[in-house]
Amino acid sequence: MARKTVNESTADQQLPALGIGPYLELMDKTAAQDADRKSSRMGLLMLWLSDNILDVMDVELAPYGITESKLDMLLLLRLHEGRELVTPSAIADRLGIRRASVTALLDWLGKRGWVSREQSAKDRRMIHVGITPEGRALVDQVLPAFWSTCASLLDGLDSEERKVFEKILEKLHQNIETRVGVGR
Amino acid sequence: MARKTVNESTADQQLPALGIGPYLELMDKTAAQDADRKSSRMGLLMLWLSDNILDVMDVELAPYGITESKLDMLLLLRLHEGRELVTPSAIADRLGIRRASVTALLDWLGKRGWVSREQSAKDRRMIHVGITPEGRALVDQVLPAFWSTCASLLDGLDSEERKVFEKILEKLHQNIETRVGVGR
DNA sequence: TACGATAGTTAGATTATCTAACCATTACTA
DNA sequence: TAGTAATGGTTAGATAATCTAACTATCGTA
Repeated sequence: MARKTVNESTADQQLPALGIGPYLELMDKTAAQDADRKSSRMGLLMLWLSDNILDVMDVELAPYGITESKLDMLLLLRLHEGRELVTPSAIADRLGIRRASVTALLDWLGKRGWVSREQSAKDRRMIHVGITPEGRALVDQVLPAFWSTCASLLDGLDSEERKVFEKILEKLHQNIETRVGVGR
Repeated sequence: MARKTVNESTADQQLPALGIGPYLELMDKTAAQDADRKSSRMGLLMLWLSDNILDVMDVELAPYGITESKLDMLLLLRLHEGRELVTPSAIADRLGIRRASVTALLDWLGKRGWVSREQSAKDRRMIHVGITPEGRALVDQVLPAFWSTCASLLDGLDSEERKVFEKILEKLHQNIETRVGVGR
């Protein structure tokens, strides 16, 4: 179920068709208590979905020449422009990556003219990071596709299902966010 | 929203607290049609969840010294042991990665004595890959934790919600699996 | 004023993939 | 059936995205 880049597939596979099926089967054979099976099954399904959703996103973003973490950075800057002053440290903290990684990311985005760095006058150790007009233009070009991809994940759900799903998502959101030691 | 390894966080951040909130806000400001907002919002939530679910999984697997793709490989072998003969090509196809990557993965797992390679008698180009008793033992040790982590993702949902959620998952599953050009 | 903390960068390592080229073997075809 | 093409697996080398540790400059403070 690992994430993968999209390869052209040639061989006619000898193994059973793809998908999550086999794993579900394996689960049926190995799950401990019978009571847990259903939820294990659903969890597995979620895991599988997660992999695939991120793959979908990668595919959608590829034409724009950026990856998810780069978009994250741009969104973050776009979000804060004209409000808070954004420093690399704050970005690192916010995105849950190391300062060194932020430097690398900013270098990459900067080389393309999408972000700017300016030394702070007050504290000359600090850098204020901003998004350039070109960067903003890129974001504004990417976002519609991004949102519609997000939305398209829900195709086929009727309005009742959507309503419940939304409530569920909020709960899961809680669930994950309060989980200790994960995400930071 | 990029995936990240788990870093110890020190700094008291200047930027608003983490989470998906800011992105939702950004979405509200930039989503095209108003009608799409709700679904964009949910899609975004799903994307965020996906990142985090995979992070959770990474954290759970870390103590066993394996990663998701390595577990995938072992599960695959475990699943087929005593049934189909499994070749590296088939694995590559099944997991959606390149043959070269399978070689690397098998080398890694083989060095630890968890998988075996044996040349086919029929077609001497082929290799039959198997899981060793040690490999099986590892899998059987990891799986309970794996399943319970899967299950724990659903904590807090009541039985009604679970029922609907299951139906929804199936639909999403369909949705993704029939999507062209993704996953393979 | 000197020492420790903080901000950002650099250098180098790691991991997980990929592509392209290669060798051995097998299948096909003229 | 000899010669060519395809297949299965490996190797070599590249790339991307992270990480840690060490470094430089600056700042706050005892």
